Amino acid sequence: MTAENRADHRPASPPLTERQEARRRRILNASAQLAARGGFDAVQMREVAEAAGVALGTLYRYFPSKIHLLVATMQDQLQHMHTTLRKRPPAGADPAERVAETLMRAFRALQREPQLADAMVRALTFADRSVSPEVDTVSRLTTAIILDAMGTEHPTPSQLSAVRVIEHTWHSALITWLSGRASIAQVKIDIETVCRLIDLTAPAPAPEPAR
Amino acid sequence: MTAENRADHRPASPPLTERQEARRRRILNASAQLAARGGFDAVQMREVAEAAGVALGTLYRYFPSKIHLLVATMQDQLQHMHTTLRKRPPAGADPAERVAETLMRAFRALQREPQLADAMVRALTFADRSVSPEVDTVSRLTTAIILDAMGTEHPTPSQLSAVRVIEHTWHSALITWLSGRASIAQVKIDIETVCRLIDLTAPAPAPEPAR
DNA sequence: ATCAAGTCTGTAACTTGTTCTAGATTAGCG
DNA sequence: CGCTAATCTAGAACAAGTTACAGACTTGAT
Repeated sequence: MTAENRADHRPASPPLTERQEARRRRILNASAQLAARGGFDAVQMREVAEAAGVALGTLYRYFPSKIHLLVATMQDQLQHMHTTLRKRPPAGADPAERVAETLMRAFRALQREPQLADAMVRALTFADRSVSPEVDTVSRLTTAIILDAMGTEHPTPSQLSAVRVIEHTWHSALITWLSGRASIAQVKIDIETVCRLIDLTAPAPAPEPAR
Repeated sequence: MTAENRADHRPASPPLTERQEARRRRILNASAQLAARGGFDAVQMREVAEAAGVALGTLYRYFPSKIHLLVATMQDQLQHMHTTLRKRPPAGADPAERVAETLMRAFRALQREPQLADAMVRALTFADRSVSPEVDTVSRLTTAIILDAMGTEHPTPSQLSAVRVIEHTWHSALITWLSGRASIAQVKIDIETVCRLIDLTAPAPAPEPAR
């Protein structure tokens, strides 16, 4: 929320007219809708273009690849989620609990549209260097959500590392669940497990006799 | 190393003749070689087939998709690594150190062939349900490597969860490094951070007054 | 209102993963 | 050896992501 608005999610290079904004939105909606139906494979560029009412070439002008499109779709969804989560902040007593609660809430949201989750997460981890900026934006959004839940304004490097590890676990656990190799219960356990790292890296303010 | 040899890496359905074994090996070598050159994209099925001296249809009979092929390639490489690692076990005093050391050793090995690593890891995380058994085998191999480093014979559920989280972090950190979004130093820090979970889940044998 | 530059459309072509087919080869067996 | 089923080969064909291009439409500036 500070000055890092530069790469927020619109490169801002050309300001985009109203019609263009509308096209972009139609594309993202079409993408999300197709993804929600049949997952990654169902998001076919020709179909997205048709559903959004734009030509294939235009679709590619807005999103230079299917991966870019799906990562942008994820950005979009994450933004929704972030505002939704802010409305009812987690109630846990300590940061670890609150983060686990937040992530599980997000997880439940994803469970409602598993195919969409599949498409987005697969795209995210499959993205190569050419999508780095966009993936980074998603990562920053996720970090913001986690830090929000922690209630930490100025995280230490060690806390940031813990947050990164939590994100790693979050993505990877999601994938194992989506591909049917882990149960929901297992994901829950893993998230709770990794969240313990937060206590471990807390900057020992005053109470809590650790070791 | 016990009785779970059943799904080791050969489905054992038809025992495979010598020539077939040789074909399979040629294919895996070709795959690894092409991957080492140009990463995921350079592993093109027609090229693999040609390099291995088999027809395209045959390649598909052995590995039903590019993802299957690359995941099998990873199995293969992991097996090498496992035996290599066993020759010189990690020297650290406590389990967390040893695991971190082992993973960093593996990481350095991957750094020597970053393109190969890219191809294998991308395939692994992109794999869908149809590849679950193979991905699971890779996962079991990784677990075995980590448990070896821990020196833990009979892990508790809580320890297994920690190991899963470590694997999640390992894969995901690898991806962020491969796509240029994290430095080697950051990967190191994240691995060391997540390895602290091992101490946290140790079954408190006698010393260590926690809380 | 007019012109130039930039966008958008429709469509075809190209690439690479995947499938299919017809005809050779090979393996196992009597 | 000679037969049969399975396997392998070569090559065409198909699918979906991506690129290319000619012509129509918008936009912004004069």
